[in-house]
Amino acid sequence: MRADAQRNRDQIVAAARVLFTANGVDTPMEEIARAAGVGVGTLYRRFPDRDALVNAVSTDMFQRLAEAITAANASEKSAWAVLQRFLRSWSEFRLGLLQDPMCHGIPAAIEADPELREVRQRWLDLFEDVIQRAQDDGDLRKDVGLLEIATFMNMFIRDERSEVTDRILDVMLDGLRA
Amino acid sequence: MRADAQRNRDQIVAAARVLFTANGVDTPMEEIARAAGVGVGTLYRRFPDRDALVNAVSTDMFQRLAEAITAANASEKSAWAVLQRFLRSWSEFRLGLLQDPMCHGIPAAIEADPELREVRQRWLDLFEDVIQRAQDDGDLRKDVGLLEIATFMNMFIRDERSEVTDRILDVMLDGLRA
Amino acid sequence: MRADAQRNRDQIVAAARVLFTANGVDTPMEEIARAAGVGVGTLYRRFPDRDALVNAVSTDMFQRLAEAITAANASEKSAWAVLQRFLRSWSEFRLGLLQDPMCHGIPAAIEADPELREVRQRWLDLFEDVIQRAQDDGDLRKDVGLLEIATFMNMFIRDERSEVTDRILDVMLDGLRA
Amino acid sequence: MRADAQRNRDQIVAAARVLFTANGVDTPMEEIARAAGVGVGTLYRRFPDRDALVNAVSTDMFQRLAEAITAANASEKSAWAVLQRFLRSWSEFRLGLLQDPMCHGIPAAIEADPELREVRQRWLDLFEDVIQRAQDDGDLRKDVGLLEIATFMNMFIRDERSEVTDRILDVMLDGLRA
DNA sequence: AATGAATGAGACTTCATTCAT
DNA sequence: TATGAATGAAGTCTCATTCAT
Repeated sequence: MRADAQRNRDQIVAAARVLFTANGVDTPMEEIARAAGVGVGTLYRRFPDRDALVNAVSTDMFQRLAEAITAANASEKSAWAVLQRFLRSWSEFRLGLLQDPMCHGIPAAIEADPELREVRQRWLDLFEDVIQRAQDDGDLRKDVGLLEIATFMNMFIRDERSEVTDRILDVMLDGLRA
Repeated sequence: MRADAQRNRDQIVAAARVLFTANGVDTPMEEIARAAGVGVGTLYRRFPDRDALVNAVSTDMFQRLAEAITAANASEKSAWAVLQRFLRSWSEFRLGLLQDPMCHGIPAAIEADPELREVRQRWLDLFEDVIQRAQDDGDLRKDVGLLEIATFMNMFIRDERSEVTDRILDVMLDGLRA
Repeated sequence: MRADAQRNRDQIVAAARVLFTANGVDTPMEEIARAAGVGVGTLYRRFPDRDALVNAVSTDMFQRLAEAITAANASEKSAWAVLQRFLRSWSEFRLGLLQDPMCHGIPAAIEADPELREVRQRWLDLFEDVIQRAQDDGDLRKDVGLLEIATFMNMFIRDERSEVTDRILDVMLDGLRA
Repeated sequence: MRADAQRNRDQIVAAARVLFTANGVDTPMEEIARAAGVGVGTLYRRFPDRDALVNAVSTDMFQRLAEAITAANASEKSAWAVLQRFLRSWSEFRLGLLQDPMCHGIPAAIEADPELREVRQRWLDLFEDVIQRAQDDGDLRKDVGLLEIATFMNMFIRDERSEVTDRILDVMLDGLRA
């Protein structure tokens, strides 16, 4: 891919990530294009329809989440500390998982996009591992799992970040403690 | 207001509540009218624009929430038990507070609609009272307040109800415990 | 249907018939709406998409063709005379059969629209009957049938009418003579 | 012109001829470029706009038609036999004369393109000559001329070739007989 | 007062054409 | 020179809102 095309692609995904998180996946394509500094046509050349763009943003997000866990694994000792740090990173990133692609079954969109599927799976594996270890250590309550935590984060992330939401995350972490 | 007009109004609000909660506040007006068994014209006669309808649904919801607290107050002994029951009722009602009308400041829409303002205030007073009492009893942690709890419920309510979401509410309640 | 709605519907179909015949079935919907003196929205309320409009125009055309045969049957003695008169009427009406709906198999669109299907069948029956009789009388050559004649008329009709096209029809009629 | 440039040009015209005949002159330029194995840029370097490409394809077609007459002249004895053979060749070539460039007056496009004009004129002369001779021989009816025959072929050619269309051509030839 | 028809602005998408690489 | 990326105008369709019946 040509250098300028790649740069445009990146700008489009970045703009879409911000706008999708802020205003929902229904944000007008024209607005996304404008925010990315390109014409609509360019956007559509790269992403044939809205779903393709949503998938690209999701892929990007899963990648960032996987990186966040990896980073936390490297710097924290206990699994519980990793989990805490990861969830706080997640909160800071405002990485809303569009259309709940991981919580409520596996939609066709994910099946159809191998790259999305793979990066999502990599993140799930890392996440599952942390949860398992934290439960084995007796730090994380045993009646919750990836599904509960991810679902919570997903609803949580949709609100603007504020002191209030930070406190909610604290409460949730206390509740999760075994 | 004539009896049939009142019946129409009620049906419209009921239909809107269901559809707003299920499909978001962007649900086409025509669809709401159809679900209510009336023509669009009738809907617009009653509610000059979408905001007016949203306000009416919000008013209805605040009323139900106030009733839920009142009922819990009547049947539970401790404030903490009232709070628990109330939050579970809220979860059962799926009463999403559209457009966060109560959590993030006081939007102009609420100011402009005296009835909405009043019923919202009545509910806030009841809620604040329960929280205060639960904290006085030493049952509810002191670093959270109405804002945190309502914000959480509001994000929480947007997801379909399921075993997973029920468990999330449990975790949150444990986290809230002093 | 309300009187004004019916009038609009008729105007839309009439405008579409003219424009489809002149400029093809790709004529912009907006242009059709303008020619009919209505807004695009009205057009789309009546006909959910282009195909629906094409079907309506086709239905209208088949109806007119059936009437033309019926009229010719009433005023002419021999089947051959009926055929001649019918083909000349067809030429005068400029009733292009959009998308060849009757010549090349039976497209799904026709199957899916009972009214279109029925009116088309009625016309086919009348037409087949004339052809059969003309052949029995020894006036029409036996190596052609409805398919050939309709296919010819269909390609023929797409051109503007002129002295040249009139002469072409004469030649074809001579060629059809047994 | 460099050899590879010439090869590109030829491939583009060939691809356009096929696609124009199959899908109409509205075929997307990108599709034509792809079929020709070049980029759109190359296509536009050779042909500044769609009209230029249409003209080039038309030129190519007139050339082929002229060759077809010349070949028929060489192998058939009577002018009528030449005419028959030529019309059947035309039918086999599927050489639709795009945009009726020769039948309905002389559009500006032809005037503006000397090469197109010349090759078209050469073909017209050959064609006119055959017609004249066939009429002189008493084989071709005298109330038709080049205009009628070309117009017919032009409408005829737009349909897919099939047994049905072959039969239509037979009928027309019989009709043309004096 | 109720209905549903009409309007037109705006969102989505395609593609002819231009232009940077 | 060849490529294919970018642009934006134009067409399709939807829906909030108004208004005739």
